[in-house]
Amino acid sequence: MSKRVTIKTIAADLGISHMTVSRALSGQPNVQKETRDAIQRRARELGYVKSAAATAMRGDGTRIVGLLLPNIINEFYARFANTMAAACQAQSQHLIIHLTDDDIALEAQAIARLREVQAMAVVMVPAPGNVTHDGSDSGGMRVIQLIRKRPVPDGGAALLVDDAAAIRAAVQHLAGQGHDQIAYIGGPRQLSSGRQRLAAFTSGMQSAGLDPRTDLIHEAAPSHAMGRQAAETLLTGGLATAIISGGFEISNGALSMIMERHSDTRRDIAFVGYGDPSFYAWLNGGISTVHVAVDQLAHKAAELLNDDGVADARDAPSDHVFPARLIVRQS
Amino acid sequence: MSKRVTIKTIAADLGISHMTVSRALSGQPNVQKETRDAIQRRARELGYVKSAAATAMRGDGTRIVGLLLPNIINEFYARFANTMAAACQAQSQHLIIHLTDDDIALEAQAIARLREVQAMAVVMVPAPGNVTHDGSDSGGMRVIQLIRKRPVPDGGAALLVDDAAAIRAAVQHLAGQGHDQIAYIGGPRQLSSGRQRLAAFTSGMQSAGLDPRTDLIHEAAPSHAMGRQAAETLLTGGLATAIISGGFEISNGALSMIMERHSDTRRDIAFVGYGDPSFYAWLNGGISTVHVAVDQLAHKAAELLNDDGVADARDAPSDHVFPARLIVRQS
DNA sequence: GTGAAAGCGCTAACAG
DNA sequence: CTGTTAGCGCTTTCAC
Repeated sequence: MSKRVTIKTIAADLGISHMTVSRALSGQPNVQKETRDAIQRRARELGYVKSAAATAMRGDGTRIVGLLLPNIINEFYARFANTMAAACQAQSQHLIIHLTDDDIALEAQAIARLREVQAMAVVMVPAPGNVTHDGSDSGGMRVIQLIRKRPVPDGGAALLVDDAAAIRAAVQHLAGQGHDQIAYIGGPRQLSSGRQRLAAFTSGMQSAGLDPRTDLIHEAAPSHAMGRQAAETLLTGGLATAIISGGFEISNGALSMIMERHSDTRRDIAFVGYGDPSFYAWLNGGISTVHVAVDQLAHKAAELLNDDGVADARDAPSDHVFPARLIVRQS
Repeated sequence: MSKRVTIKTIAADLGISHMTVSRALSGQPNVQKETRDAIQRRARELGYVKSAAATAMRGDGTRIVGLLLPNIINEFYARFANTMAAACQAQSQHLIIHLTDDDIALEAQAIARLREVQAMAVVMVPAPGNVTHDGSDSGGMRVIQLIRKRPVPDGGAALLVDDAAAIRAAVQHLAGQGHDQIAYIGGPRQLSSGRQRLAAFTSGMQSAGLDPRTDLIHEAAPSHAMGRQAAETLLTGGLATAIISGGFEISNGALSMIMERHSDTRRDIAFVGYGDPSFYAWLNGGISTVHVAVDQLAHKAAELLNDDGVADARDAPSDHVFPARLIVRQS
């Protein structure tokens, strides 16, 4: 019922000016101790909360951070969101999550909405595709790109993963077990990550003295469905004896197909996943995988939100690269 | 650099009043067509975005929804958050996620912060424990409780799960396989959900002619760690031949212990999980589990945000109950 | 140590 | 059809 409690409500209640209330509540020294105490007590009693809207409108900025992810079900993204959410709370920031489904239109829409609320920063996994640089400008928000990197005009920081060594190690691992028909499923070359991972695979194959057969390479917009699809083709074709996946979604998609077909990753088809969801360790005695340090990434992202950014992000649009490593299990 | 683009910027730029700009941009009819077009074009060119802060301050409310979950890693919560995020975007709402870690203090803090930004509603899994009804009042925000229900003064809606039948069915299933030492791990009776699930287990045991041995019942604040711990005790004790879990976190925790010990859920210890993460189907040929319709819950939650709520939530603090069902697999 | 005025971006309510 | 005024909650600036 009763209207929102503001500093004026309290001021009127106490028969003083709202300015005194403002000063007392924002901890300025020049307020009589008695007055200050009375104000603080009354504020608590009345359940006063400072209006974030008013603060924002005065130009004092918000404590809102946007997070744009393809989805939040994939354990990698979920973990990233989880640690970031925790970190943001510790910094008394709000985390607004928008799902892009790797769609540039949805991404642009989310960014526009984030601009409306004057988010201080946006952490995002850029969607594949060319972005039309119209109104999708970041407009004052710091932008931190994650995993993939898209060239942007006002380019902020980027948190990237160097998985080349791990992917080459995966090829070595499989080659060492006698596999010579090794397939690869990954994102398109258009994506910075897709390009690099494919290059690592190819280079790994060559060092192992193997020929990266193009019919065993599946490359398309990364998604769970795409991973399933590619795995099905490979499984049905019967040409590949091993699969390496180059993407979080792709890995889960491919694996779901393998599991549904009751293929054993120890006998029927060797598999190296990407990302390390908790259950990989429990499937068929353990799925080998490229492990990415999610928490490190998330903490770095949260940390970058605090660096006032002028020094770092504006002057030198720095990239932060984290190494991935291969975890060898039974597959 | 350049300051934020406002209606006044555009007005000055076009040499007209900012009111005309406001009218044109908010689609009011009484604006000359030419003027309107010019305004809209210029607004787009300048990259104008309406200030959500100003709107909020005028008392027109926000489009912000808060979501309070213990965490977002557990696949159940992740899926819930995912569908809700998608639904909110479709309704052009912002979803702010705060993690409570099932801690009342963190919960209260999150609610306070949500009040600052004048969130229109909060969807929350209430943390266990008694809440001090001080300033933690919802203050204008609609509150929708999820899974568990805590009696509240201004009680809003609640989305609950009726899992009694499924849990009794789980007992039947295990009893039918000859198990008579069936253990149960669940939340405390203090929790509405903990109470009900335990009652269902006990009642199931009795209908099966079995004695619910208190030393096989583990009851404590639900968490991954608690599930692990309880499972370890049960496994080490060697008394139980089967475990039923009564909680999303607990289930994953218990299962992690079972898997790490390389116990086979077909031979060594039968297991019925709670919630149905995708990978349950793939472990040891399939883990039986109590399945909860996450998406239904999430959609209902999103739907409730739109009902102006006055009719529904205020007058009749309605509970919406969704049935759970047992999925029998190999465990 | 306290108060009054002004302005942040926007729209409802009145003039013209 | 278009412009002026006022006020949402808050703090900065300038009085007293």
